[in-house]
Parts: sequence; structure tokens; C-alpha cells
Amino acid sequence: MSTNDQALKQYDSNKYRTPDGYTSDIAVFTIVATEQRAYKPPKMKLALMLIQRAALNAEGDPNIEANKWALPGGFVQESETAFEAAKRELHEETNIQDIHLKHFGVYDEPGRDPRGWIISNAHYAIVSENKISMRKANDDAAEVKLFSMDQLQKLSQESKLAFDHDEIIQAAIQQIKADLLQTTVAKEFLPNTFTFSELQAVLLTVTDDPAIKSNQAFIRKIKSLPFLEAVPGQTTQRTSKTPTQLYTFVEMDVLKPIYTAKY
Amino acid sequence: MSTNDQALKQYDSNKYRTPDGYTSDIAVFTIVATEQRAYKPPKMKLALMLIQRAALNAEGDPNIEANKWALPGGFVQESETAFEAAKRELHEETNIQDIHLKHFGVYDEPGRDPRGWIISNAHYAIVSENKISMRKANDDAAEVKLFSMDQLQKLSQESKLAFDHDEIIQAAIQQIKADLLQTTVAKEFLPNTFTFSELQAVLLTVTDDPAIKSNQAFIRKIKSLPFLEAVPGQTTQRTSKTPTQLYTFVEMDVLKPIYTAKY
DNA sequence: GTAATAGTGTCTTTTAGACACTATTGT
DNA sequence: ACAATAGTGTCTAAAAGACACTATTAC
Repeated sequence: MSTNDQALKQYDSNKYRTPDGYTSDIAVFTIVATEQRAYKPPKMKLALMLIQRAALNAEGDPNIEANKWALPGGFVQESETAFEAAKRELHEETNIQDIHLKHFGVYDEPGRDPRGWIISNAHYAIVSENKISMRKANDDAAEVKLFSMDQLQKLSQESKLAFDHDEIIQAAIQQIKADLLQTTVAKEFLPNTFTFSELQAVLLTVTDDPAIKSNQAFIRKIKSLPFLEAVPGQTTQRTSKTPTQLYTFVEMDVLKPIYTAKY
Repeated sequence: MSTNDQALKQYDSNKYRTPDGYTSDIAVFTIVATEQRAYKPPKMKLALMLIQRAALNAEGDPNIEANKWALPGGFVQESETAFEAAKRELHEETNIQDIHLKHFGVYDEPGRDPRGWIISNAHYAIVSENKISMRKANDDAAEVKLFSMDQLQKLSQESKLAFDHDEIIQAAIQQIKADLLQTTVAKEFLPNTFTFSELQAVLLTVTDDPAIKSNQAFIRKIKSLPFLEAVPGQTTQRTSKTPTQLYTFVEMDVLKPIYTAKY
């Protein structure tokens, strides 16, 4: 028996108080086209999917935080990571699969969940709108609904958000806003190839930077960005009557120091 | 009795398999001055503090992962968050207090810890060199030592890092490098007021960007950055014989979109 | 005076911002 | 032809990059 094995024998997890639960929650973001007409550049809005907690749980007993709106999520199993659990639960609860998922925080404030010492791993997901419409609600989830940022503020003010999900949602919004502007995740909201105005519409959901708002400025800037590439000869007419150049994201690490950028 | 209270009564945490442990680990970074002479601008190097696991534990039994190098850390108590635990443990294990701490990841891969289902919250801390020299080792920590990035690579290759700390350390390095360049955390490595060459030395530990490397470029750029401010009339001679302007960080959110920065 | 570091003058090149303009095409 | 979107020409201002230069001070 190795010394490491001997050491292992000595270890007893009962010596320590352990958590009562280990969960994953997912802030599912989508961008809904608020205006989608032929030959028109899209106008978009960021939205978050929430689930309304049922009045009764699967056993027919009163549910915790009944009727409030919550992030989809659930308990992590011993055989998986919180990240994997998030994927699985999203699939189980809303039938959504193959989406971009990112862990962005841990919520473990004592007392955050009335059921005990329950730790939540917060993730955000990016899902295209059509996938969400294919969703299904399960026993525990009375209803699935998309909320705009404005609507979320109202839910928050009226205390209609379950547990500490208000706080988690605020952090998720901050995180996705920063990521949309500082990384290339915008691609997760877009088809493989896209026009400048489609990318622009995505970015405008989280910023009002004049350099992004201005068509001429943005159309020129896009050509000098190393992580974007025009697809030669590829055009589309889905945003305008004039055939429009399609672009695609180039896989690369992007990190721009604040000390060298222009302000 | 409210319906919520009734629901609570139904909940039984024993229905679910729960983790065997909930821990916090801390990657303690410091910047060591590799050249510190009078009237000279400093030269700096990033270093990480690790603890060598003792051969025997407090009870005199063989220790798990004995003699390997590990991040300081330990079990989170029910009455605290992982973040608070990280602060407490850093203090207990190394006597370090009042430092910048940031949560950057969760490690919960099944089997990552031979003792069972143990979840680790990874944090990084920024500590000035003099605080680390005031450290003390406790029973469980045979030795505390600073490692340069090169030395860490060697430790990794020779499998001298405990548990999955190799992976955590790599992520911590990536994280702090990005944060040093994209946020104003560099201030945590510096005194309240500092010269351009001191800030420059900190940044050069993680980048070789010519705009930062060049004295003239950097000294000019620094004046136009909204999050840096010259302290009027304040100078020092600690980096040169000529009295040098002192700067300070201005508290503000900094977020530069990659779509508007110059490349 | 010398050596070393901080900082400026100035020129050139590149980029950004603004405005007017042209190009394309379904209706 | 018109309306609407994509995209260019061009001018100006600002910023970046490069190089030579000046300023300060301990020794």
C-alpha cells in the first residue's frame, strides 16, 4: 500500500460539514429581431429566457418559490461537472441543445437558498431565437418566456424573481455585454457568414458607441479587423436590395490592452 | 403556515447525492523586483506562491499528495462564501491579509481529488513582495516558496504539482495576464502613486507590446489615458536622478470594444 | 563633465470622423 | 424613377511611430 493510499484511508469527508446541494443555473440569452422585413437590415434586442416555477412540484406538493420566475437549472450529479450539468439541464428543461455556454460565477452566500447550503454555478448561454421557440416546458416549469432587459427590470422591482436570481441575472447581463464587445462571442448570435449590418445590429444591443452606430465608420473598420474576414465573392440580399458582402469570424485570440487603445 | 414553508418542509437534501467537500484555492501572485538599485527604473518578474505539502498531516498520518507543491487553500465553512474562505485561509496559512482577491473559476471534474467529490473555487490574489516575506508556514504546509513562470513550467513537467493544481495555475496565469492588460488591476502591484516606468515594469511582466516597451511612446500615451492621472507637483527620484512625475489610478470602469480599437 | 533616466520637438504615416457622393436593385 | 441600403472619395483632425533632441541630477 502506497503512502498516498494510506493517507486516503485516513480521510473522512464526514469530518467536514458539506454542502446540501450543488447546482447549475443558466442565463439563456437570445437576440430577437424586433424588425425583420425583406431587404431590410435587422433591428435586434437582447432577451433572457426565464422559467416560471410551478405552484406544485412533481410530487403534487407546494413548490418552493412557486410562481416566481427563475433561471433554468438544477442539481449537478456526481458524475458530471457543473458545466456539463448546465448543458444537460438546459436540454431537459427546454429541449435546447448544442449552444454556446460559459461559466461566469459562483453563488454561495449563506442563506441564499432557503433549502439549505446550496451552491449555484452561474452560466450564460447563447441561443438563436428559433431554437427557443422549439422549447418545451416540463413538470417543474410551468412556463418558459423571453424577457427584454426592460421587462427584467420590472420583474426585479416587483420581486418576481426566485431565490437570488435577480443578482445572478444582473451579473449575467454585465458579463455578456462585456463579452460581446471584448471577445468574438457575437458570432454565436449570428450565422456563419453575415453582413456588416447584422453584426452591427448584434453589437448595438449592448452599446451605443458612435463608431459602431455609424454605418460608414463600421463598414470601413470591419475591413481592418484581423478577426473578421470578407468571404471573397460571397454576397447576400437578405438585408438590402444591393448585394452585400458577407463576412466571417477568424478563429483567434483577441486581447487589446487598455494601455495602447485610443480613448 | 405559508405554502412556501410547506414546500420547504418537503425538501430533503438527502434525496440528492451531495459533494464531499467545498474548497477554495488561491493563486497568490506577486511581482518581484529582479533589479532594484538607487536611481534605476525597476525590472520585474511575475511570481506565484506555492506551498509544499507536508509528508505527514497534523495527526501524524501520511498526507495526501505529500511533498508536492500546491496552491494554498482549504475547506469552505457553511457560514461563509468561497471568497471569504479564500481570504481566511490565506491569512491562516500564510499570514497574508488585506489583499486583492478575485474568483476566476470552478474546478469540479469528477475524480479531480482522490478524496471524493470535492469542488474547488479558484481565486487569484495579488500581494506585494514584502507581505509574502512576512509569511509563516503552518502544520500542513511544510514550506512556502515563490516560483517564476519558468520554474512553474518545470514543476509542471516533473509532475510536482498536487491534484489538478497544474491546470488551475495555468488558468490563473492566463487570467492575470489578461486582467493586467484589460483592467486596472496593475494598481494592486504598485504603490498609490508611481512613475511611468514602474507601471511599465509591471505591464512588461506579461506583454512585449512595443507601445508599452518604448519609453517615449508609453510616457506620452499615459497622459491621454482617462484612468490615469498625474499627481500635480508630485515627483520622486526613486527611479532616476531626475525628479519624475508621479501618477495614480482613477477609479472608473474601463471597457474598450475590440471593434473600435486599433489593430 | 559624464552617465543615466525623464521628457519634448517635430516630422511622417496611419487612423478616425465627417460629409458628400456613387452603386445596386426590387418595386 | 424611387426608395433604401451598401459602399466609396476625399478632406480634415487626431493619433501613432520614429528619431533627434533637451532637461535634470548624483556622482
